[in-house]
Amino acid sequence: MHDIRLLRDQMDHLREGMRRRGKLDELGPLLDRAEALEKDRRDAIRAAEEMQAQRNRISQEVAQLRRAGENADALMAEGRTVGEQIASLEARRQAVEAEMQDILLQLPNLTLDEVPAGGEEANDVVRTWGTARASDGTVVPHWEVGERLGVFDLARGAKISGSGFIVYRGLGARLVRALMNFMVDVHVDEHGYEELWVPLLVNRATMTGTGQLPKFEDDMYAVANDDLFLIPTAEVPVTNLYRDEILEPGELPRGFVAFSACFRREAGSAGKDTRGLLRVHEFDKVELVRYATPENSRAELELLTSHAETMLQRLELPYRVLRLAAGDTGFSSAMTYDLEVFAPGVGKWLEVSSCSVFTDFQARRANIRYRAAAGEKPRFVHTLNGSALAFSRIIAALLEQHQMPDGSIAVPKALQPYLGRDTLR
RNA sequence: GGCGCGGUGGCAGAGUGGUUGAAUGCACCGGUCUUGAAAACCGGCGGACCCGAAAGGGUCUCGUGAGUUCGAAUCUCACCCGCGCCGCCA
Repeated sequence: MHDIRLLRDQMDHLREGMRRRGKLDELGPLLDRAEALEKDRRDAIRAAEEMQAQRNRISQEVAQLRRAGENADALMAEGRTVGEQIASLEARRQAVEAEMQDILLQLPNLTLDEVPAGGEEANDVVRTWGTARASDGTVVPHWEVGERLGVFDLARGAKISGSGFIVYRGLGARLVRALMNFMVDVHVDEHGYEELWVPLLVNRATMTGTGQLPKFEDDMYAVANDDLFLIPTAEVPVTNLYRDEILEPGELPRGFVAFSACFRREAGSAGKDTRGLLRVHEFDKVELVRYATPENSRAELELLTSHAETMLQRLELPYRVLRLAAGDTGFSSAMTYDLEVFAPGVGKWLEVSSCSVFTDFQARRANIRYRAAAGEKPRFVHTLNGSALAFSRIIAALLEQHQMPDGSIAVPKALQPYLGRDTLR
């Protein structure tokens, strides 16, 4: 959510931001409407507050008269009239603010200047690591080799829950545990993150704090009886950890790592990448979240991204880093790097991490602030998050990239202690 | 799920309709004193918003939302959260 003040003094900036995302045609009229509403809003506030001040004066005079034992009927009648006027001014103000809020919630974050304008075609590859195996038909897709090795059971997952729900079994189930322990250990022991284990069901306020609600309610699994939602990513509970709080001087930057299951309805996604592990309704993920100062948040994005990249290097999975163009950058993000690993069996680059800086866009919504020094005014923190990493696609990539000619899988060195062997066969 | 009690400023804790945004203590910030520190003393000390170049003025905020009233931290209703006991339970 943007600062309302931008509507007063930075309309050009807002308009330019929407244009770079390719959304000016869609959102330009909303900006115009919001600009007009902002004037109405302030007029309504001023009018209502003047009346409230008058009511307060009347009440005090009534109190004085009564204390002196005099009659205050005339003043009380005047107060009643003023009260009625206040009620109608307040109603007008609420209507204006509701419409304004509605518009503000629809405006995406402004991207940083270095983010190129345009859509997906304007993404750049900023670096690559390792040499991906050629997709020459010698590598069997992960769903075939995975079923053959018995590491997962897609049919039974579909039976007990539906398509897009995976049963991992045997070494596959152990691989999930191994990945979880490996990744969390590295982030805690080497990168200094605090480990969290968080609820998977969260309330409406939490979902609104990180921006999933109100716009994306249909993409969420919900528990209607209790008005709770299954999290689409641990970003949601973790970023909300300090919602409506003020951090004290010296507490920034802070980093949190959490393993969690992630639930995605993705109602419109049927038909694309439906086979295997590439697009599923429930998957596991290790998520990194950072709180930073505005001065450091840009540098923190590089740090966070490097932490995610470390995981891929240790898993010996060749990858590339994309800087997303404005139009491909998520709603709340100011700048995003995607990490993609190559899966030679399916011949695709798979997005396994998305590292973003949200500037103060999420913090304003979730009301997370900090004090730079004792006695100073609180300011909004900058939030960042990135996956490090998303399991199902990593498992797909491992099964393809490390596939041996005999169909067995070479386990990367870093994972061997966690898995207790060097080969899956 | 049932019954009971309770939610006030960073914390503790007064306050049951009228100059209460809120006593008091602690914490915190500035100062005096001191070689320095502590103690003591003096002063300051929540947040959001509106008007204003500023100085300053105003509004809202005592869990949340509605209501009663000229006036609500104080009264009414609903909801949320916490604590205690009982029931159920991995």
